Amino acid sequence: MPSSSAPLPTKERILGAAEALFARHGFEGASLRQLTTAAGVNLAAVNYHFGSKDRLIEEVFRRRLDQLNGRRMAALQKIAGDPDATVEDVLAAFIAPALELSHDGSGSLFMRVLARAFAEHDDTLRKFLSENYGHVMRQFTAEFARLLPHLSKEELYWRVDLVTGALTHAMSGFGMIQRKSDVPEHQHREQTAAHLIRFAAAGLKSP
Amino acid sequence: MPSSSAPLPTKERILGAAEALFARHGFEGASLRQLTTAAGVNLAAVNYHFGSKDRLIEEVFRRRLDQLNGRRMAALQKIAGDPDATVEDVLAAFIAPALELSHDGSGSLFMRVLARAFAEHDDTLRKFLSENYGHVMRQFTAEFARLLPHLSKEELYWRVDLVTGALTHAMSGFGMIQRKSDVPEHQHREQTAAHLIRFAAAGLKSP
DNA sequence: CGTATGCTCAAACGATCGTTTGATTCCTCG
DNA sequence: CGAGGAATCAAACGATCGTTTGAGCATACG
Repeated sequence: MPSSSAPLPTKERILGAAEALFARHGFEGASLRQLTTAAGVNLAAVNYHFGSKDRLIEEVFRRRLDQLNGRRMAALQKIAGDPDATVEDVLAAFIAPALELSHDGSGSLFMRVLARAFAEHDDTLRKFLSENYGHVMRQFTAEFARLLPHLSKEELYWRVDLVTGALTHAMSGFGMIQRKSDVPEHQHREQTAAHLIRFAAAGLKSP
Repeated sequence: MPSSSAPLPTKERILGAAEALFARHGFEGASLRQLTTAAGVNLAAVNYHFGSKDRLIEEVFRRRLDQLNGRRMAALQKIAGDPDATVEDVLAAFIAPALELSHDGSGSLFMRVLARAFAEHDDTLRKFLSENYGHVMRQFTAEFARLLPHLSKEELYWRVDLVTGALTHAMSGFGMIQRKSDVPEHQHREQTAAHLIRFAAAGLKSP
């Protein structure tokens, strides 16, 4: 086991290349041959280390979502139940970790992978996401419910759902808004978050 | 040429099956063999009538988007420049045609196909969409600009982009909100539109 | 030293992909 | 009726897919 040699271990290199290629070409569109070539490893390495392509896909998700949702929960715990907390604070707790993820290199690619996972209506993947990270959404929804007591449960579900849509859309760089060449990447991300929080807060707080 | 026989002509049956399978399995995930089997036509029929799979994909888009954006433009013309028009009216002009599309059978599937097209960052497809239907988005944005004069051009772009995200998310049935079995399809769609318009209007009008 | 053990490698497996071919059927029109 | 173009069909094309195999290499431990 090459525990701590100079270059990245094979598993990590595969995960990195997989994330980038899944973001660009989708799960079916990216082949193991492209993937292993990009990672500079042998074709058989994927099946050796992960068992199959599907398990590799799961691992790509698990690696990022564990840290993403971990940070989200930590940020939420700081303000949960706080009588001074605002809707904007809760939104920031949800969005800021995604921002931080985008800062380190390939992190921004993962948001695109996540957006693809939403677009694919694959039941296996949705079940995986729901089982492993559904409690995060429930916790955030509960906090929104506390801050927006005038909304019925159903009304709140609708609005949180729409916020999720706008967030996924914006963070994965779908839309018209492209970063201008004279705006640094991190500044663009922060602008995105600021606009997103303002927009979402207005939609949530609407009477 | 079977101009008007009892069953649907081959071309239409292929387009229908393609729309359904692209929605479920994506463009790469749906094979021509699944597709032609579902349509009840011969495997070679796709290449005979459309030339290639890529051209079939384009035709799936063109058929629906021509009518969708035609109705959007017609609805917008009715209120463009009207001093009594509201942000909600413009949003309705954008959303209602998508609703109507969803009413006739396979129409709702197309919104999922459209959502996939957004998720795929395929440049060819994005260019096709931009060249053929970009003027619709520009027209709507211009109308929003008239009704929201306090917003800078950049601020407006951001908000319209976020509205698009929420719309795509909601209309393609991504999210948590699933239609309950005791709610008719059309009623669910209208609820979706009502929630969407209220949410988006609040986000747009936010100071 | 010998031998396990973890890992990499080139090569091949069968399956499935989009596309093409050439024969056959269907329908129309002279 | 018979010619001719449009449409359909079964079959095959080469390419590429995910996965498996078995030999080869490295490092660690008795």
